Amino acid sequence: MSRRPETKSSTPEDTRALILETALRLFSRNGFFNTSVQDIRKEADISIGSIYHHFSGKEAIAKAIYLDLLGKIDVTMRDILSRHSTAHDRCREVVVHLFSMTDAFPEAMEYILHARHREFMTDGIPICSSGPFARMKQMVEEGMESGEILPMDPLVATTSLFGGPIRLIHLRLDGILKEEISSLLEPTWLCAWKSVSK
Amino acid sequence: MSRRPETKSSTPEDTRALILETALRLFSRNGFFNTSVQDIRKEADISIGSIYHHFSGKEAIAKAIYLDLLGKIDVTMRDILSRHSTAHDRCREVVVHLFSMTDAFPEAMEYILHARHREFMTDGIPICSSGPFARMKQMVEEGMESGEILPMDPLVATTSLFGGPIRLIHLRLDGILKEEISSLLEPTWLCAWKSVSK
DNA sequence: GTCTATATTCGGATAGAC
DNA sequence: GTCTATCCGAATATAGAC
Repeated sequence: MSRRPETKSSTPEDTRALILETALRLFSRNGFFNTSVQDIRKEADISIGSIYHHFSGKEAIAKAIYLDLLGKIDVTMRDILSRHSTAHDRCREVVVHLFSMTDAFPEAMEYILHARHREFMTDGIPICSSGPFARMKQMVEEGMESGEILPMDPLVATTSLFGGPIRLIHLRLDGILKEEISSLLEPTWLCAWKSVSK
Repeated sequence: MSRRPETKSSTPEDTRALILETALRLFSRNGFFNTSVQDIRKEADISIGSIYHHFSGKEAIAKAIYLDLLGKIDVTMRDILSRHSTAHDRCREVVVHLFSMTDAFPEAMEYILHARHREFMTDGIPICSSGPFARMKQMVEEGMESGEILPMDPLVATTSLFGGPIRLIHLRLDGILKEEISSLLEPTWLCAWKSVSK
């Protein structure tokens, strides 16, 4: 258990991870429907059989990626909730994280943001995006109770607060914004917070 | 020319319009890739041949819808620009229009918002979404010159101002917001404007 | 200019050897 | 658990009658 008997050059056991990484890259770059399982096979340099051994099909791969990424984000969200106490600090930290993730892993961000509209969620997973979304709303609602955020419809407050930053992320992913998005963090957050605070 | 010789019950000459309407409905409901030309044929109750007589293929239909809708929006935008003089009134009117369009023609709105991410724009039409987008930015920039809007990066101002409302539109189209979105116009606009004004 | 019938391509998925 | 070869359905697009 301590040492592997044969050191296969690159990826020994986690073919699964390789498949997910490769598929994410291709899905983000060319889209789910413009990516065939053969494309994944070629890019990852493995066989069709191997892919179908690990996943039941293309949709299953897409869903695995989605749940994977969503889980990671949710972990971060919970971490933020525990490390900060005010709505201001929490929400700001969320935006910081979303921005840095956009710069560091644009494909992942792109995938998450468009997953539900990319038509491959043919069944189940109802509003999964609501995981992180629900936490944002929760932060806002608590901020309203504490008086940091003006009283109003929570949905309006949440969209007003995070809508600007998210819109900017879209522009960055679409290539309209050329610079790293993190460089616009301060003014963007300033506007966002001003929109719902006193 | 004044009277048609034969009054064919429903759509006499504009099969084209029928195809576009039908395709928009299906594309919005089920997505571009989950809609076959056969589906359009059935739903519109016409023949495959007729469809291919009017359009070179499925992509061409999608593009025609896109350009059609974008053109209409741009007309409205220009109208707003001419009828109002302050950035406040212009931008507010844009949001009013986007909201009422969301309530009245959700499929059209959904289509426009996701067209570029639906993977069927395999060629050309670079950032067509920039038509309306550019006009919004223009309104904001003029508002900055006139002093209505605080000086800052124009992109940040534009996303801050319209990001909240657009986000809310997404929630409405996704079914998360149950009520008509127009009912939330006032508080949403209040927040949006506050985020960039003095 | 609308129709039916059909050709052709493509891609998801399976079978079974190793 | 990884591989190759292959099947089969689906969907785009065309041909040609009316």
